[in-house]
Parts: sequence; C-alpha cells; structure tokens
Amino acid sequence: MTDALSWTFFARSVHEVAPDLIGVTLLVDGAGGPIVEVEAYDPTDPASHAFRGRTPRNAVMFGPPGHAYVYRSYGIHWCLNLVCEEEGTAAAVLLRALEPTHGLDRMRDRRRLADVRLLAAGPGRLCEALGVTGEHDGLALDLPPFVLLPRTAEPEIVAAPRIGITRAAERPWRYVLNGSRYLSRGVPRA
DNA sequence: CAGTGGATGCTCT
DNA sequence: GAGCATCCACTGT
Repeated sequence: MTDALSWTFFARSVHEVAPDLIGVTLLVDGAGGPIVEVEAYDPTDPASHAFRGRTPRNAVMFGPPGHAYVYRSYGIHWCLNLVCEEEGTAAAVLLRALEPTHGLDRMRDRRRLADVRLLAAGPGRLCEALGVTGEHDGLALDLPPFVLLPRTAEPEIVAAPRIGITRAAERPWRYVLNGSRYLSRGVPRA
C-alpha cells in the first residue's frame, strides 16, 4: 500500500492541484476508486460559492487546505470539494466522477443501481455512492473515513469548460482522464 | 439520441 | 423570492 497524500499536496494553486487529482484514488470508509473528473474553483471566480465572501455555508473553503467542503445541491444531492491553497484563500476542487473499484457492493446498494458506469459519474452520484453527506463537511482528508492514495502512473488529462454553471462558464477548468468511461458527461469536440 | 420539467432544501438578495 | 457547481423520468424523434 502506498503512502497517503499529505496536506502539502493541497497547499498549492488550485489550478495545479485539480489536474494532479486525476488518477488519485479516493476512498471513504473503503469505498471509491481513482478520480477521473474534477473542476477547479478559484477566488477570482464568479461561479465559486466563495466569490462573494465568507458565509456559514462556505466557511470551510476559507479554512486550511486538505479538508472536505460538502454542500447540498438543488436541495437533494451532496457535492464534495477538496479545499486547496492556504487558509483564507477560498479555493477548492469539486470532485465530479471516479471509477468505482473499491466497495462495489456497498456503492451499488447506496445507489440502488447495478451499472458500474453510472455509480459515481457525477458529483451527486459520487457522494451518494461513497456515502458522503453534510456530516463530512470540514473533515480532514488525511484522517478516517477519508483515504487518498497517490496515482501510480501519469494519466493523460484533458481540460474542458465546466458543467452546470452560468457565470464564467467559458473558463476551461474541468479536468478529465482522457477516454475514461466513467465521466459525468463527454468532453466537447474541438 | 435530444429536449423538457419536476423534485426538493437551503442560501443569499 | 430567486436561483442554484444535479439527477431522473418522461416525451418525441
């Protein structure tokens, strides 16, 4: 077993951390797999929850790096972010999809779905499969139930516009593993 | 396939 | 009261 990622991994520009997360294995209570799709949200970003300053919801984004920021989306789903850079900066990476490899039975039960391809293909689906909820908001990523394992090979990464936002939608801050079958959506053709 | 609309709750204006 | 960093079911080709 490889060493887990240390918090210094996250104490860099969110635009470096986001692509570096592709291929990193995320486990929550032992369920998960390699991350295949993420989006970066930085402090200058009108689409970021933190753009208009600190509020009760986004407080964790303003805290130290290496922690989980979990929020409710459309009243129904949870979305998981990893806080980057430094305390007070408010930058984070949204996890949008991973390849389910660990704890498949539990993920299928939580999703009430057999199709591995759709188990964690989307930020809400990923959280449902891994059992991530608001209870995880603010937790450190180097402690249970989280495990983050460095990638073992250099993946081929493609950048594309982010999904589901209206402001700053043109910024190409979505990063995906090229050719992955486990993405939330395909990558637009050039 | 593409497009549409409903569910549902919380945050911020 | 509006607007979501979403997902699913349904319609029509």
